[in-house]
Amino acid sequence: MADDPDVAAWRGLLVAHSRLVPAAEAELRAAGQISLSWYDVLLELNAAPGRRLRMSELGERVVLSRTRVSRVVDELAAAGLAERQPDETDGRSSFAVLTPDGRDALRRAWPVYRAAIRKQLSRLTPDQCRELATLLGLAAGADHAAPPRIAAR
Amino acid sequence: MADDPDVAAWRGLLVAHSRLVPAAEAELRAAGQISLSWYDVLLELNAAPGRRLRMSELGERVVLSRTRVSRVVDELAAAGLAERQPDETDGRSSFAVLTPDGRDALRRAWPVYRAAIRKQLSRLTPDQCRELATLLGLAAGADHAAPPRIAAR
DNA sequence: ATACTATAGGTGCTCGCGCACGCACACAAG
DNA sequence: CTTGTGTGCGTGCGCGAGCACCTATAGTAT
Repeated sequence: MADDPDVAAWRGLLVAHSRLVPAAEAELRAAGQISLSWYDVLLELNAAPGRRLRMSELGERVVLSRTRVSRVVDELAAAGLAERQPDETDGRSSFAVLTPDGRDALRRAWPVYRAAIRKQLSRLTPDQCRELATLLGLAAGADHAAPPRIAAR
Repeated sequence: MADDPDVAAWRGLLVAHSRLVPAAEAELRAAGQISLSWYDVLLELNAAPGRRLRMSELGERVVLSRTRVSRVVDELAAAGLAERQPDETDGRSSFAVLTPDGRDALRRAWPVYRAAIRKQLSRLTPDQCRELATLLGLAAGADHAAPPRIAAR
């Protein structure tokens, strides 16, 4: 009843996520580093041209909802790791910009995060990781890319 | 900086989970079926001998925390899909038992859930699903099996 | 210029979730 | 029988997450 390939893969996804992600999160916390959500946002900002991104762009790239992004940026701003910058050409829009402190935090967190990832995936060889990444990327692929709210448009 | 196999697999896991799982959940909801949490619990109960399980056993098998299990069973009981049964040989312990209505709900939800899973994983061939299941199972494997609270024992 | 629609973003509220704690009971030792 | 320790569960509380709603501005047609 429940051992079709799809179902097995599905349960694997659920179980792996529920075990690995909290474990990694706990390691970051234990090391006194920033949370995964913060990290994700800072990372995208750092990778963006000018180290800044509009809120909506940020929301699309990060694993968080737009709502959550707005609040995380608030928190980051309060912590001095990012700041809001109004878009002068579009009054509705505003940017989140990475501050130097934000880059520092990112740099400090990276080795810890990296180590946590390695540890969580230590049962897999690099080749298996590559394979896994490919399959997951494929599964989450293109047309799923942005059905954020409604199925049809 | 971020294209090591581990990291790619990690981000794949995060992204795939954040896209696929809410989508499936939404499909269940749209079809007027029970939630994923409820489904998981009912499924384990159904598979258990006597269609009943101690709360702690349930907590280990399901993707939910023990705390959450306790509350989900409350909800299921309120909905008539399960009931609590005191363990007569151990006054501390109690069972959650599947009711006939619970089995019905499970049977009704299964085709929908199944279809949702298929749809979410439709970009993968059966072989790829098998491969994915293997890798995820391996990654979440044995020694991660139960570090629920404390690392060392 | 005016009015209408679409889009970017923020916020109140609710709900899901788990930790920390407390209670009841089992079990072992004296 | 009494006392101490470990274990199974339930629950108060706080936190994170998202939906619905609202405001402000841009873009467009008349």
